[in-house]
Amino acid sequence: MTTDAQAPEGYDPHDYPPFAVTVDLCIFTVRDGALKVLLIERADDPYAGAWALPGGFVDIDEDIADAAWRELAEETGVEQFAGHLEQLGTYGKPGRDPRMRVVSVAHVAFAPNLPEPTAGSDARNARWWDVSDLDLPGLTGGNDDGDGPELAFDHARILADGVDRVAAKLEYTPLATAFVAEQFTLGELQHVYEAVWGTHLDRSNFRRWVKGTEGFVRPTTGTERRLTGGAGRPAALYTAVGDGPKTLTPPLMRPEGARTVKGTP
Amino acid sequence: MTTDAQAPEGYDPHDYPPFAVTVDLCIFTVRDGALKVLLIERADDPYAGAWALPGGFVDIDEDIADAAWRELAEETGVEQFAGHLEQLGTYGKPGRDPRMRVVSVAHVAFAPNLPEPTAGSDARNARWWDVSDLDLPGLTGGNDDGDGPELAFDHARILADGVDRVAAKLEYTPLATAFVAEQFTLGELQHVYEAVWGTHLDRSNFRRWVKGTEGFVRPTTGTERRLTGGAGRPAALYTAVGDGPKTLTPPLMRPEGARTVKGTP
DNA sequence: ACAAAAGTGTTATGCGTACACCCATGG
DNA sequence: CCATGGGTGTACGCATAACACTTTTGT
Repeated sequence: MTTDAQAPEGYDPHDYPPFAVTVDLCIFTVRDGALKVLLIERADDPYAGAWALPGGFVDIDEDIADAAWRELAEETGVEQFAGHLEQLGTYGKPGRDPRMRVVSVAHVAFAPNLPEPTAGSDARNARWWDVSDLDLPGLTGGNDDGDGPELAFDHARILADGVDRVAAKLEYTPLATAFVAEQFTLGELQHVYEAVWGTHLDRSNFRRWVKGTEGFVRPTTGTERRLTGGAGRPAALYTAVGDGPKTLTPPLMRPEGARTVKGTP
Repeated sequence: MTTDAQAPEGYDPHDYPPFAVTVDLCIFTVRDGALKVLLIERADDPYAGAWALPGGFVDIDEDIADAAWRELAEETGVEQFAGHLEQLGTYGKPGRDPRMRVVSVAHVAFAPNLPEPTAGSDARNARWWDVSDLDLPGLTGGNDDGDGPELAFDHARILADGVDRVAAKLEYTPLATAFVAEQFTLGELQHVYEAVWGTHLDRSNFRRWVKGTEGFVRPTTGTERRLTGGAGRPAALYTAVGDGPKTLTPPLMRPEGARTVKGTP
């Protein structure tokens, strides 16, 4: 076989190997000072009882990105999603699904603090998992001690890559703002970095970097309103610059000991 | 539809939308001080006469990565490929191929200086194109003046993403060594950076960075043997550290004016 | 002798790091 | 009045950028 460039004229599409194409989603959020991911408990075989990334089939006339957005809305129950969604990579080893040949286009989503899973449309169980409670291959900062839940298919591999992607993206993009509300304090933004990287950052230097980086945040007139009591001076509120640049210069280098990146594609 | 997790037990695979899955390759090399990409002239409709990325169908029982390596060997005529191959992203808009629903998993390959295209296995025309002679969307440093060749399908979009990927990877990985021979001079290595980024680097500072970065290059005893005459002191030869790290610390920041990265996934 | 490219050294600027200190609020 | 978190300032050290200089070869 050569290339699609060379397909003969009078062909039948089914002469070519038929694949099923799915989208799988790593939906991340930051809550309670930790990076969380939304997983779904499988009801049926294969991998019944195991936890899996939410996802589903792509329709034959549907764009892949549209399918990912559709699944995201279905799983989170939110129609106006305020976060960020991007493609992660494609996983298509033969045998990864024992039933048929499936190629999965994985995505990562950065979600602001969402309510408890708004359980998916059907009866499955769904919940946020602390990423550090999962057994992910080749990731420092996780606990490979083997008492995490079983993950279905190759979803441990996908999720490890997804965590890597999120950690890397915070360095040189303004996407940390996708994890917080429309109005946020610089302390909240710093907590995002610390939760995702599993490190501590110097408050003063973080503030200087954020405020000195063009196209990242813009101050608002408002100030923090604290619902539950708690001491401390109320913080000023900021907003993400809407049409900001896609990359930040300079990037914020994460300190040694942060969650490892094996090789960021 | 929900997720593959929920597929019923007694199903027929053909009940699910059948996609054709292909791999497309951006095979880059550095020659004559410029970044080049291997393109193939299409013989048949659609896009007959247009230039396209090499690629082909994935077999139903074949790993996607294996298919990419297979196509790479076929197109370059090299069986022992010394460079680097990685997945770029997946492009699957309905209608991108007018004949059927095709999902293409694009890859980028970093190739050392290869002979003239060793023309593909069949009668098609194939050649290296200077990247700056192509009309790629959203890329600074190219010449969007519209006198480049017509590119088939969405290959201009894919190629733009591929150029971005290559430029970004040089910053924080040792993969620049994939563009040169097994033994190389630091001057040759610097030429790779300058060709890909379209900038000039300070020789002294580049040398200090390369030699001071752990796990990048290792000196050999040999010294440069110049085939064709040419003045100048013969350079010492270096080798890539085989089991070096996947990421370099610190990265080499490219100067302002280098080929733009819109958002490196 | 000259050109060309490799190799070495020097200096100043700027930025990241670390840390100290003040402000505002709740209990 | 004390604890807590927000906000600001500053001194130090090192990495980088810019540039000058020496060495080794071919013509």
